[in-house]
Amino acid sequence: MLTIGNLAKRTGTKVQTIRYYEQIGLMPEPGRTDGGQRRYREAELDRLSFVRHARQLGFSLEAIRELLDLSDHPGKSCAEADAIARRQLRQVEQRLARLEALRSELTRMVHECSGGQTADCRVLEVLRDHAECLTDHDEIGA
Amino acid sequence: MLTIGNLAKRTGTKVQTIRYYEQIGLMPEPGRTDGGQRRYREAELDRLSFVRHARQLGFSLEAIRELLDLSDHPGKSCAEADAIARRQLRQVEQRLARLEALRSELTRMVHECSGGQTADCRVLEVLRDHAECLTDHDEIGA
DNA sequence: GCTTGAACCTCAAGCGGCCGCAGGGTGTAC
DNA sequence: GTACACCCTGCGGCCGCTTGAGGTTCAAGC
Repeated sequence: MLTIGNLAKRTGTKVQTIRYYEQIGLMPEPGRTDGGQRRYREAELDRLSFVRHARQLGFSLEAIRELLDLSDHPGKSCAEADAIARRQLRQVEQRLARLEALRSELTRMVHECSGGQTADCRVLEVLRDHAECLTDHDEIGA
Repeated sequence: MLTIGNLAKRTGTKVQTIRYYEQIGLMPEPGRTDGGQRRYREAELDRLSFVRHARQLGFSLEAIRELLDLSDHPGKSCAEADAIARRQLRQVEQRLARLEALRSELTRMVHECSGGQTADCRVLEVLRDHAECLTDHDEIGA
């Protein structure tokens, strides 16, 4: 029987985050001591590990909810889980492309800065110069 | 004299976002018509373009506030702006590294999925298998 | 058995960076 | 003069947590 603090340590999660997951129904309500403190078992450790791992892979909580649901129903087709992963992969690739563009622009800015006064700072100049804008008006991939 | 809607169009910003920037003091309070509608000039268009461009490069609003302040004082040393940009570059590089790791793991997951039932789905298996966790417990770079 | 102090509890609000809606007023073209 | 697109304020919502206040419980040491 794990306390919430131990569960937190073993999964690299904050205590509050675990309670948050319970609140939004991602983690089940655990057993309690007479005094009302939560106590967890291995099954819950596994579930939380699943969630954390998926979060690290960039899945949204909604996607994780779907994945957990699939995982809870082993008879279902794998296609859905696969689709979620593929969707996620596409997103990651888009973000990567975006970030690479950012890196090159930032690198250029930083390297061209001569270190004088702000009046001729290349960093500020690039930001000011509308013509050098990234071409589209997308949101940032961050 | 631009209406807020035109300013929005010319900078690829939502009207509400411009009002939000004004509210948090990133954009100055503009002039108003007798009826109370905002009217903008070129200077404000430039400032907003600067902000949007910096946002596209992933700078936080706080960083942008500093950059704007530097830009408003052309006599100051450029070093600070340079430092902000370098910080941003480091962050971008960290995210890139993180995302690249995610991509390879997701790619592996997707390639290994055999298309059967969820019981033998690699996607879910990888997420379940604690031993395959990314080594650290960092937050995701997203 | 008693005391300490770390860990737990609930509830609520806050963060960044906006977006969207309701319910109304304005500006301009015909 | 009227239609209708646009503007206004204010507030609540989004995600994925985090922080804080104010109080209770548990386990170890004496």
